[in-house]
Amino acid sequence: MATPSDDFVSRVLAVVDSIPEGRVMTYGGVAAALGSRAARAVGQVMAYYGGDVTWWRVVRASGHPAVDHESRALERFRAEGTPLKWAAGGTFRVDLRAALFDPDPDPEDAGDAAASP
DNA sequence: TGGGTGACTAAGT
DNA sequence: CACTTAGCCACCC
Repeated sequence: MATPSDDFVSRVLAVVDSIPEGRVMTYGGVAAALGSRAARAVGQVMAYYGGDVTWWRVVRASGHPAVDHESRALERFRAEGTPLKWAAGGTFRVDLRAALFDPDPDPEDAGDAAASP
């Protein structure tokens, strides 16, 4: 099979694969980890390789999973124990406040804003 | 070489 | 809180 531009694609897959269970990352966050803002390009990679990566651990900046994939993501989130926030009507979204994973957290700065609710 | 698209984001209504 | 508009980047034909 093809060896599509393994530069950008390979890095995206590596970051997604580095997300631990019960945690999620935003498309922009993955792109930022690569030094780019191509959140859309990340989505393209997921669309093509989503069958071999934990795509459900990658969500939008709002905490919603990829459109038309929420049902699949929900099963994974429930199985992985990812913290979710439920809204009336049955719609849900990932609690980024608790589930957002950062591959390179800054030890500096007393960021209690995300540690003391 | 150029143009169009998309599993997105941020800001405004 | 939900929907709409404009902007950006990488990939495909």
